[in-house]
Amino acid sequence: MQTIEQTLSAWMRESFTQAFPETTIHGISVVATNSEQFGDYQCNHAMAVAKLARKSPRQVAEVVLQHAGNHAAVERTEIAGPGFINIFIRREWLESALVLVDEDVRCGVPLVGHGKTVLLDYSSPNVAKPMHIGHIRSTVIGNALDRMHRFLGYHVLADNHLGDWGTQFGIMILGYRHYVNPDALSTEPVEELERVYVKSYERSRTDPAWLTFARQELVKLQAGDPENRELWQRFVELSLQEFDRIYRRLDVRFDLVRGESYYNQALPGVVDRLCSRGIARESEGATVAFLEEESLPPCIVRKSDGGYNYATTDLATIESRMSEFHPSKIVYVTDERQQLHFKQVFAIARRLGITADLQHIWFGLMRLPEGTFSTRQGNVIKLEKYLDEAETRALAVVQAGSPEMAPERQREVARAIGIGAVKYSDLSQNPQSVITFTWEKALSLEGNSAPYLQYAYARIASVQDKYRAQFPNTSLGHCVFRLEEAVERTLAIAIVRFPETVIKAAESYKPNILADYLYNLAATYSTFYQNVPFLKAPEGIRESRIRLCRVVANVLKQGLSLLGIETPERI
RNA sequence: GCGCCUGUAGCCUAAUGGACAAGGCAUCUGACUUCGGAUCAGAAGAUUACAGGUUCGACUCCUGUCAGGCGCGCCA
Repeated sequence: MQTIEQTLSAWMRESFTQAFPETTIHGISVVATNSEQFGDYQCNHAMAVAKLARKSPRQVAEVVLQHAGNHAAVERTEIAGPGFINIFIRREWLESALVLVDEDVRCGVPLVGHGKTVLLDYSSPNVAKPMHIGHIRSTVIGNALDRMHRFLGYHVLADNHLGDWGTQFGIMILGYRHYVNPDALSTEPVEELERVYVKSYERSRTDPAWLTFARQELVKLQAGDPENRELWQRFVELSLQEFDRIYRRLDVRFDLVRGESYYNQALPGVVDRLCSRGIARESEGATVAFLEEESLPPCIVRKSDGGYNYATTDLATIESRMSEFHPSKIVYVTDERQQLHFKQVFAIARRLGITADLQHIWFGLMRLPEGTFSTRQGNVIKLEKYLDEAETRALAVVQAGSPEMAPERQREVARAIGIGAVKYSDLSQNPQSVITFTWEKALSLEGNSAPYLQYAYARIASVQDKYRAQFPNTSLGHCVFRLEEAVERTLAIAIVRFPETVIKAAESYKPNILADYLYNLAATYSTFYQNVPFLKAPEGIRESRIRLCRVVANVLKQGLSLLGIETPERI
């Protein structure tokens, strides 16, 4: 099944080629108009062709439309402004397109990713540190990309690349031996591990002997010392248990959980290859890849003490993923601070002959109004606390709005709303914008927010029930759509744009495109709901409108599930 | 010092180089004794940081300036 955008783009492309075989340009397509007065889709390429063909843009558009002839989906076209070609969709065609969306469990979304493997690297918290609200963006954005790609038919491998290796474990082990409180460890393990780490780290800054001991512990760990190895294993397991609890709350699942330690054995081989192929060489005792051709600063792949860096691990990781899974894309979702790092790693990977499409999807850091988060200032907000707060606030609203609901059900609904609000506040904006965190903003339950969308969905569910109760013997299955009111047509256009929106959001790695779309759909529906009667409409019209409600509900549910947001039937 | 990113109404955000810059919050006016008022209809609010340039057309691309953030050979 093709999207409307694809269908009309092909039509225009063909028409341009026929009209101007000598001067056809690449990338001829249509886009959705930003205002209904300009039709439903527009093609903007007559202006560009006009220059090459030495004709006026409107003349070009005219000739193109002569060659275009009629299209089953198109009511009429017009030439406007400097040479825009505006396309108006035929109502009958729209009505039959709605039937297709209604009857398709995929809401008309094609499997454009079929046969392709994409590896997604996201969340990736550090072991022995609690997850805080800075981790939520990678997790929530990565998971939305995960869900969208899977839905489009890609073979997705979600990999949680834990920070489970590195120099901090020397300090960690030493601190654990001296400072750990067993009681605290059993009640709040990761919190206790962090406390121990911070204490040991602070001592290492003033006590040189302590730092030396810490280094020795690290060397022992890396040499495979059984005792240190076991401690390390314990840290990892305790952390994973806590992470899993959060992932369950967020409904996030990984196919692979391979921390940095997984690639340890491969590091010397990577450096050997880099050296033998002339990509890296000795410099001041370290092994360094020089990237002048890419105009990037040098990248250390082995320290002068023989240890390896993050870059080396990431290269080993890429090699391993390529040989085991053969992905066509590897996508990293991390914060903006790692832009340079990934530019370097990708440049080196290309020199090593890696051909997969490597993408770094970075997002802006989360800040507080008074500045950045820092452990030292003690203003870090723990992720679990954040989720608790979201659910608590949602519960108060549910209790006020639906007092007749059973308390157990209220809690369940509040959970879906609270978590949905948290996710939506991250997903509804461009990932690259810097976020200044405020409780009020993150947990907003009004306006452009997840609860608005969930509310629209629940109202439809309610309408469906009322309809079934009042008209028990009518089936919607074979009723025809009759788009009479202007807002119904607007709603129908919005509905059939779902497939192209999902594709665009996934391919540009911007979940906010889908979030925007869903908000617009829900807002259009709310206008319809508020201004057009349907249970009281005459038979026929009534069925058409109830069925329209049902399609909106299906698309909302499907779309929100691609963002990882639930849609309770009652809220 | 060099590099990357960001700058859009009071606040928060949107806009593959396309038409008059789109929403939300807050503010102000309204919504029938009919479908859930977490809603809807409407009002007001913008020199898209600033100055140049490219283009038929610039929030978007290029150059410079200012402001904020981040990064830059032995952290991850």
